[in-house]
This record gives sequence, C-alpha cells and structure tokens, in this order.
Amino acid sequence: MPKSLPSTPAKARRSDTRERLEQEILETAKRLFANRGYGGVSLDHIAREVGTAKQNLLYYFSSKEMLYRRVLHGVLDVWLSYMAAIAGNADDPEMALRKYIAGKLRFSREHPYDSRVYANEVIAGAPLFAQEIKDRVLPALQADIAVFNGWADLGICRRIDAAHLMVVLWASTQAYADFASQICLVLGKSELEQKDFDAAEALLVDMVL
Amino acid sequence: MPKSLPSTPAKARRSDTRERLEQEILETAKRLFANRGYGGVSLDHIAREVGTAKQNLLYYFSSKEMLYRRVLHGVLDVWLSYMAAIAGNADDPEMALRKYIAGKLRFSREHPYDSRVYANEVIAGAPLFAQEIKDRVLPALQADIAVFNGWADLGICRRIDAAHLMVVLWASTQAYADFASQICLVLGKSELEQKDFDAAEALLVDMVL
DNA sequence: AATATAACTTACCATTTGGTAAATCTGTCT
DNA sequence: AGACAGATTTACCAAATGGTAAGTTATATT
Repeated sequence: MPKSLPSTPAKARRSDTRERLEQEILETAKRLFANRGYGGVSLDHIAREVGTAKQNLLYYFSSKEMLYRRVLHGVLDVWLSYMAAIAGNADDPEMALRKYIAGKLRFSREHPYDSRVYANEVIAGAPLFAQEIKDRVLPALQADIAVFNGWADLGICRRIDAAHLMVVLWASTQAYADFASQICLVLGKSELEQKDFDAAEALLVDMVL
Repeated sequence: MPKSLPSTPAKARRSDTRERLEQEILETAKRLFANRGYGGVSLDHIAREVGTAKQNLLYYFSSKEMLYRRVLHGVLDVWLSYMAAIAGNADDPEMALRKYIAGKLRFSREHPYDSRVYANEVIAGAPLFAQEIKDRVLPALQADIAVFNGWADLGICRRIDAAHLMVVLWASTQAYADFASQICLVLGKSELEQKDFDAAEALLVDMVL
C-alpha cells in the first residue's frame, strides 16, 4: 500500500471518494424509489441502506426532493441513451426498427430500476418531470416520428400512425422491466432470462414489420 | 320529504348509507393511491378528501393496509371483468382479438385509476397482490393462451408466442391509462380523447392481425 | 319514552418524517 | 506542529404518521 506515493493529487482523490459515495446514494435511492415510489421511501431508509446517517444524505443533497430530482435526471440520461437508434438508421426502416426494439429491451434488461422510476413518475402524472420530458424526450420522439413519416412519404413502408406506434413500442418494451413480476407469474418463473427478452424481441419485430 | 313513509326498511336504509360511504372511501382511496402510490397517501389525506375524520376510516377499515387490500381487490374485479373477451369468442380469432383489444382499451379509458393502482402494485413487485394474481388472473390468461395455441394447431392463425403476445397487448393497452400523461405530451394535448383510443385500437388490431 | 346499537368525533400516543444547528472528526496544506 | 476546509455524526425539532381508547350523537327496536 504505497500511501506515500499517491499517483493522483490528494484533492482529486478526496473528491473522487465523494463522487463515489454520491453515486452510491443515487443508486440506492433509485432502487428504493423504483420499488416503493417517492412517498414510500424515507431518507432514513436510504441512509441505512447506504450505511451512513440520514443527515449525511442531506449534506450531499439539500432535500429529499432534490435527491429525487437528481435520480430522475440520471434516469432520463440512461433512457435517452438507449433511444437514439431510429434516427441513426434513417435509411433502413427494418434495421432501424430492429435496433430500436432491441435497444429498448436491452434498457429494460440492464436498467430495470431506471425504467421503474420513470414509470412511477409518469403514472403519477410526471409532476416533477414534465418539463424535462418536454425538453429532452419529446424532440427525440418527434424526430423518430418524422423518420417514420418520411419512410411513408417515400413509399418504403406503409403509412401508419407513428406516434401511436412509438407508444406501443415504448409500452411493450418497458413492460419487461416495469411489470416483470407479473410476466414472471405468467411465464411461471422467478425471474426473466435472456431468452425471454429474445422471444419478446422476435415477437415485436415480427408484429411491427 | 316523506320521512314518515320509508319505502325501505329502516335497517336497510342505514346499511345503505353505510355502504355508500364505504364505497366513497374506496373510490377516493383508489384515486389517491393511483396517483401517489401506497406510501404517498396518508389516512388523513383520504379522510379529508372524503370529508370525514381519519378515525372514521379506521371504523370502516381496520387499518391502512386493509383499506388498500380492499381497493386492490376491487381493482382486480374490474380488471377481470374486461378480460373475458378471448375465451368467449374462441371460434373467430380476428373477432376475438378485436374485442379483446377494444375491451382492454375501454378499461383504460373508463377506469384509469384502477389501471394505475394495478400498475403501481405490479411495479412494486406485487407484494400484497401476488397470490390474488396467481389465483384469479393467471387462469384467465392461460385460458386465453390456450385458445391461441388451439388456433395455431388448427392452422387458423400463425403460431406465435401467445404468452408474450398477451404481455404486449396488455402493456400497450394499459399504457393508455398508466402513461396517459406522457402520451398527452407526445400528442400535444392536455388529455386523451376518444379518437386517440380509436387510433390506438386501429393500430393494434392492424399490427396483430 | 327508554334502551341498545351503529356511526362518528375528540383526545391522545408512540413513532417516524424531513429538516436545522452544532459539534466532531479527518485528511490536507503551510 | 497547527490551521483549515471537507466530511460525518450527534442532538434536536415541529409536523405528520398509523393507530387506540373513550366519549358523543344519531338511529332503530321494544
């Protein structure tokens, strides 16, 4: 343990550990908010889970609502990062849709807590989220819708109601995170496996094309 | 006001008003639970909304959890009542699917609070609901799945993964209640209208068939 | 009218809630 | 070493929480 040979400046190391704890708080809060909703989680609960004192959370985040906002913001970052597929493949409808469906299902598989926090917030009417959705989600969605309509204009694909198609795709893929507990019951297993996601992808691609 | 001429026995009248208040409590609780989740609603909150004292709620329902259970039970009743379409039209796949999609969308339109309470509970992992889902929802779903597989056996329709199809249909239709706030943002309107539901129905039927 | 019972309210209570203020500790820099 | 800022804990607090116990009012039965 070469404590006398810090490769990075001390200041940086300290702010690193700070960032790591901050990140851990955010992750834990996300998981709890996902499972029990904003009102169902107390700061004390989060703190205990992280292994620190409630008041230390308030040192990192000025209030419960601010913590929640930060969680939401991070969730949206992840959400959007999985959504760029369609506009990025504007020349090949089939490939674009495949990638889009696969991407969103991957999001559900890899980030179930993010998905559920998002879902909880939207179900609640997006009281804190509406503006950010308008600013960040809507443009992306509308770009995708425009791509669809462009395809229809060119006769490459049938003219469909792109907005509703996006809703259906979004809801269907997200269900594999948000409603996993019920899907498990239906499929008679305790948790979803990769092949369930593959089956969902196959079915959706099949339906859409 | 013919108070001296009670058309119904006094006892019945009293238990009627009791039932009416009980129903009002359940409706109000449902709406609040739908919008803010179990942990986000207090008994006081519900009582104030109903116009009575918190302690009167506890006279009608022995605890917050019991009240919530009663709400859940009622939600499931409604949910199931809209789900009987497929098995009831086992001879005509197209008609059955049409009716099923239309029915589930009607549920989303007519009972958004029920839908959201259900969604919240499932997102939370169905801690109180799992057994009831197993007992009441699963048989209905499996009957529907069996009908699908029967069709495929007869060559009436393509062989598809019926379980996942049910998930997709369920998620897509329910989204129009649960995620209404976001769909409104996408469609650029303040609330969903009948024609939005019609468009969704057309798209879904089109995709499935 | 008297009584019993159902419906509702008032008064509490222990615990938990989000949050503030101050004290303490820890590592860093001079 | 001592000063100093950053990080964490301890001690509180007022309000809200779910719930109990006892009281009060309305309604029905005799």
